[in-house]
Amino acid sequence: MHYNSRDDMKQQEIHVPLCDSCSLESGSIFKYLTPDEVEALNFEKDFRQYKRGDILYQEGNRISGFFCVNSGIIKVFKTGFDGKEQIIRFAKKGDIIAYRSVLSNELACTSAKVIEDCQVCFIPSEILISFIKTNPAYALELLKLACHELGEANSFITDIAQKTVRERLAEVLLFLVNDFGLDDEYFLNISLTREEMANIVGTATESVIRLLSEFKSDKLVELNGRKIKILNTKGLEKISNVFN
Amino acid sequence: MHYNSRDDMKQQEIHVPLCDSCSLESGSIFKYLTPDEVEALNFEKDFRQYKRGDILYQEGNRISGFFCVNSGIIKVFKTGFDGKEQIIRFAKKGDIIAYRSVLSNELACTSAKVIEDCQVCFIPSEILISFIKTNPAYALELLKLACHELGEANSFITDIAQKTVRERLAEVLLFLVNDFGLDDEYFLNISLTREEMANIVGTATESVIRLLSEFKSDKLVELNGRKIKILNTKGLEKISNVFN
DNA sequence: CGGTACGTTGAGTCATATCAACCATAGTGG
DNA sequence: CCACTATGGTTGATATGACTCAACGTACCG
Repeated sequence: MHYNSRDDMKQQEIHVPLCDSCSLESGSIFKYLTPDEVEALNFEKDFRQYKRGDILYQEGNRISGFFCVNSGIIKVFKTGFDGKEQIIRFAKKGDIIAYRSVLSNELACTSAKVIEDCQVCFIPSEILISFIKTNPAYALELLKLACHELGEANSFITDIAQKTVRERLAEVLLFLVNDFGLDDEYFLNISLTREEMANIVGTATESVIRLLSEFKSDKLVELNGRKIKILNTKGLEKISNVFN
Repeated sequence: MHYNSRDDMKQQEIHVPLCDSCSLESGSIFKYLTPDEVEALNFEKDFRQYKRGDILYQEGNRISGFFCVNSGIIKVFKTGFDGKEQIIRFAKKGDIIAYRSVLSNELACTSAKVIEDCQVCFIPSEILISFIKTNPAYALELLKLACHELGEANSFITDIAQKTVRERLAEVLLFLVNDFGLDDEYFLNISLTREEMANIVGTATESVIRLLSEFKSDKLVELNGRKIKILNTKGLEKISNVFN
């Protein structure tokens, strides 16, 4: 065996992040662990890399651990009756996914797919459970996280049930601005297909296309393929009727 | 002062339930507490009674504790942009409400209103937090509860986003059957206004009325004012496309 | 008896989904 | 190199589910 192929060289360059520095700089939930616990975590974790389109886990399966995102973007979605995806949330640096199924001890109710090439750590369930048992402050932070997500889910339910597609699309754009930010040219720092946008908003792809081009006519956004430039945040807020 | 009016007599008859028996028979989350903790809970709790229409708490407010339901039914809802209620969940015997805001340390994102006269205990936040800190098994159960609710919220989001009003109404009926059961004449053990049904499904009152009478024509249900008799569960399942 | 809340029905409108066609781009394989 | 295919984006035409508005009936309550 020889280890000097182009690919192997590349592999060797990869730097597996340490949990202590990562959790601090990403502000992940693990910053509430004791140094000993972080060390244990660092030992147990399994560092992995995925490319756009890869699937981290799929609904209906039993999950033996959860993922902590170090870089990249992942979409978490649920597949509806006719196979249409409903995007529930995104995960980026510092976020953890699949913890819901681990903690509720249920089968995964969502799937996770890579949107932007990512590096994640897989962490076995047992270690999470053991932290909860030995570190109450950490348990409380996890509860805080879960309950916060629950609040967001409640808002989402109300929005989808009551707002029009137009209002929701504007709101989703603002949400993306808030979550991923804009680059120095005001382009959204996340690139989604029109279909993916539709699967967040809960509408048809064609509707997203039509409404986006309306927003363009109204000088709210500029479109350059998948790159979306945000021109008028206030205008989008007005359309979306956000104030909760 | 004289204490022998009709009302006072009635008051005296009221039996304040003990947490240990109540938690066992209702299967509430408190059954995971130690005997000492249950005793502390029993001491700290504040027993209250509410009538239909009463409000337990309102969104936007800071909450100093949460509620454990002993009897009756409560609706938990969120008020949308135009004042329309979106019902998020119901609470009945053994359920706890408002724990989300307590644990996430956020303002209440929902309101709670009595649907069927109820008896509840109000429990100060501090005692819940202290249990989490001293009883890891209990913390884990709370996490399980929150994560389970999160899973239900995800399903709800997908349904509202993808299913038709007709499908959702059928699904809501089945959900109510499952949650509240049927009496010996197959009538639903919960009585809601058409508007409330609409506020679960996420539609207009008139749409609920029209669809219910369609279901009646199709011999799926029988209607007697607010009492709904379920005739054909299989038929409703077929309409609702449930299999998750 | 008037008032209020709820339920019902009809008619008209509109937002959105659906269906279909077409274009652009990139990757594939012969 | 070209044909082939797949994927995603766009636009137009059409259909329709669901909302809105309005009127009216019903029941209960003080």
